[in-house]
Amino acid sequence: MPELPEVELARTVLRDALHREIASIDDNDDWVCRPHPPGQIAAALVGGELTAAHRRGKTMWCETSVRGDAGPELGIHLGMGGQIVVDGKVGPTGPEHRNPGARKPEWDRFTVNFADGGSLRLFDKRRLGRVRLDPDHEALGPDAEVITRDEFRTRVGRGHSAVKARLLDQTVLAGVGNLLADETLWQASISPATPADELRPKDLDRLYDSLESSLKAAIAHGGVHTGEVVPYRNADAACPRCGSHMLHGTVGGRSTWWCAKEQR
DNA sequence: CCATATGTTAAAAG
DNA sequence: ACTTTTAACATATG
Repeated sequence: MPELPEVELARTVLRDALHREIASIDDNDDWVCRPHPPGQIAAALVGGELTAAHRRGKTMWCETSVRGDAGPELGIHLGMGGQIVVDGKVGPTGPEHRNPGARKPEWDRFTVNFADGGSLRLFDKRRLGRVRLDPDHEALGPDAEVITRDEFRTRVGRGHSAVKARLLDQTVLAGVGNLLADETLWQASISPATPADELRPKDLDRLYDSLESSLKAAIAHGGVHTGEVVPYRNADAACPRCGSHMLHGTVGGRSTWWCAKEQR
C-alpha cells in the first residue's frame, strides 16, 4: 500500500517511537537491512534514541541521538507492502487494521525494542522494504506534496516517455506510485500514454491540480485506495464519471487502467 | 502451475 | 553519453 499518503500516515505512527531509549535492535534480515551486516545497525543505535521523523516521497528517516551526540540517520522504506508498527499499533491503513488476524511474527523484518518495553517494527510480508543507516535521500526529486506548479511543469513535461512514467519516476518528483498515478491522470482526463513533451501547459497545470487534490484527499481519508477511480481498476468496470468502459494495459512498466472515452 | 501485486534498481536497449 | 524500457528482486495470494 505504501505511496506517499500511506507513508505520511506511517510517519505519524513513527512519531510515537521518538524519545524512547533503544534497548536492543533485531536487524538480522540482511536482505531488508542490506548493505548492513546483522548487528551493524544495532551497534550504531542501541543506547540512543530516535529524535525526529521525516519523509520525502516514499522514503522516511529518523534523526537519532546516541550518548548525547547526533547519531546516524535511520532510513526506512516500506517497499511494496511494508508497514510501521509501534507498540502493536499501525496507522489507519493496512491489513492488520482491516484484518487483524493476518499477521505472522516472521513477517516482522526489523525491530527496535525500547527500554520501556514497547517496540517499533517494520512489518513486510514481501521483504521489499529497506532499512539502512544514512540513506541518500538527495537522489529523489522534490516531494509531490510540496513541489511548486512551475517545478512540476518543467520536470514532468520533459522527455518523450509516457506521462505516467514521468509521474512514477522518483527522480522527477517523489511520492507518486501506481495507483496514485492512475487516479491523478483520471482526475485530469489525460491518457497515461501521452508523451510528456506533448502535453500543453494547461494540461500540465490541470494534472498538477489533480495531483495535489488527490494527495490531500488520500491522506485525509486513509490511503490511495480511497481514490475515486481506484475501486474501478478492474475488468468489466465502468468509469464512475461517464459510464464508459475502463481500458487496461501496461504503461511505464506498470499495470494501468484508464477511461476509454475521457482519457485519449 | 500461472498470473498478479500500491516499489526500486541494475542491466539492456534505443 | 544520455534517455527509456525491461527484467529481476522476495514472497504471498487467488
